[in-house]
Amino acid sequence: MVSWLSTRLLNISIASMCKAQQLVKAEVALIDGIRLGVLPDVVTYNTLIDAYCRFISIDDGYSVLHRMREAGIKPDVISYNSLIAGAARKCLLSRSLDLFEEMIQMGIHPDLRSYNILMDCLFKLGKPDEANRVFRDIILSDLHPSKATFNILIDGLCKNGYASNALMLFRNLRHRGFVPNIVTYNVLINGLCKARRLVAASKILKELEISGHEPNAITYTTVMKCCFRCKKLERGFEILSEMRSKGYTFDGFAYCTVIAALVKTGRIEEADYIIHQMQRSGIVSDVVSYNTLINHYCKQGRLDDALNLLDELEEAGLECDQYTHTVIVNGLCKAGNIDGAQQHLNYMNALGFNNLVAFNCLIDNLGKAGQIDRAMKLFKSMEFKDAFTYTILVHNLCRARRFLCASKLLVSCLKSGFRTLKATERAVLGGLRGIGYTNEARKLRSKIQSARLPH
DNA sequence: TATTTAGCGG
Repeated sequence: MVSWLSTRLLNISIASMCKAQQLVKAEVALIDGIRLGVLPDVVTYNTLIDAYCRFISIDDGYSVLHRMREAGIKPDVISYNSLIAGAARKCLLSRSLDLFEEMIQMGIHPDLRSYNILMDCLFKLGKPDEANRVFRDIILSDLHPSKATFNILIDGLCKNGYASNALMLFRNLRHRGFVPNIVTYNVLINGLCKARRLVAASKILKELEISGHEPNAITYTTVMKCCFRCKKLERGFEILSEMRSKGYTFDGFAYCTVIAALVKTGRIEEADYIIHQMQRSGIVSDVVSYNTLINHYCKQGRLDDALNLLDELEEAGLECDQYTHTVIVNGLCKAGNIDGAQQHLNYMNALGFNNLVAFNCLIDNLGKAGQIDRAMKLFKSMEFKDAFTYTILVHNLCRARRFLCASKLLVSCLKSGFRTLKATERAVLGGLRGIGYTNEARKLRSKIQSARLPH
């Protein structure tokens, strides 16, 4: 009894150290405990596994699994769930799937949470069919799906392009007595907003309000972002002040959403004002907030300020991601340093960041700087292209009055299955006619029309 | 003791 009680006390103190990210202290407590005859149990080790996965790495979490086996304690479903969820959080999705397999091979039965995480991983990997199969298995087994199960399902459907199915599922579940929580509402509102189903989204928002739940900061940020995306700036700012008047504290998410919208629409002074507020509240602490600010400076051609922030980011122990590098490439272009931008693009590629936006940006700026042949060369070197890549290059070829080349590229864009803009087509057709190539213009027109027909 | 939601680039 006494020893059980002491182990329980040991676990409580280790849990609080882990929560405070004091893992060295937690390890010392573990050793002290053992020295005093207080033996750690499965809970002690599971707490450590979770903390290592959250704050250090999956490998460190996994080594705790070995340590517990050596100590004669068998890992259980919670040990594995912590590892699987930890890997998923760090976007190591195939590692999660491997760990799930390993758990089964060890003879440990997955529980509802294991299936929930597995389903989430499969959705995140863009495998909705497999995720749906996991859901079916949950239903067919004697596990009762929880709110989290349905939330993951609705979120996964939305993120895989099935927002309408998610909405149908939600309606269906409501009829069967399912009581959604705030996460359900937020997930669905976000999915519908992203699918541009604004009417449906506001209907769900209304339902949320009459359901007795209070919209939270996440709901507000989601709806605000949606307004900005749909160019309803003023409505977005109204939501912002409503959020403030209701006393919600602004976090990095809300600040970055607002700043990005202001920067995008060229409202520099307002952006500066909000940035000042954000910096004063001391929440510029992650890569995304740095990227938002670096972008703000790059857009204005204030490259020195941007590079200073880049130093600050690294001094804070953070690592640049593909967005940081893309913003820098864009900034170098905007400052007229095309060669520097090309060098930075090569550098980011060498680091393994193959960002299409950065390529598109450089192609556009090469074209605008009159270096259309370099732009073509860069285009040909690209492994992946999107509709923007083609559109940008076609417009720049028109600018250089190389209409025949632009026409050929427009056709290959259509052949690749990308949609083209009316303005792009007009630029090429008008250009061809302008230089007397009316026959070519006619041929291009009919190719565009046949590409529009359903196959 | 463990699972789900929101933010940045052309």
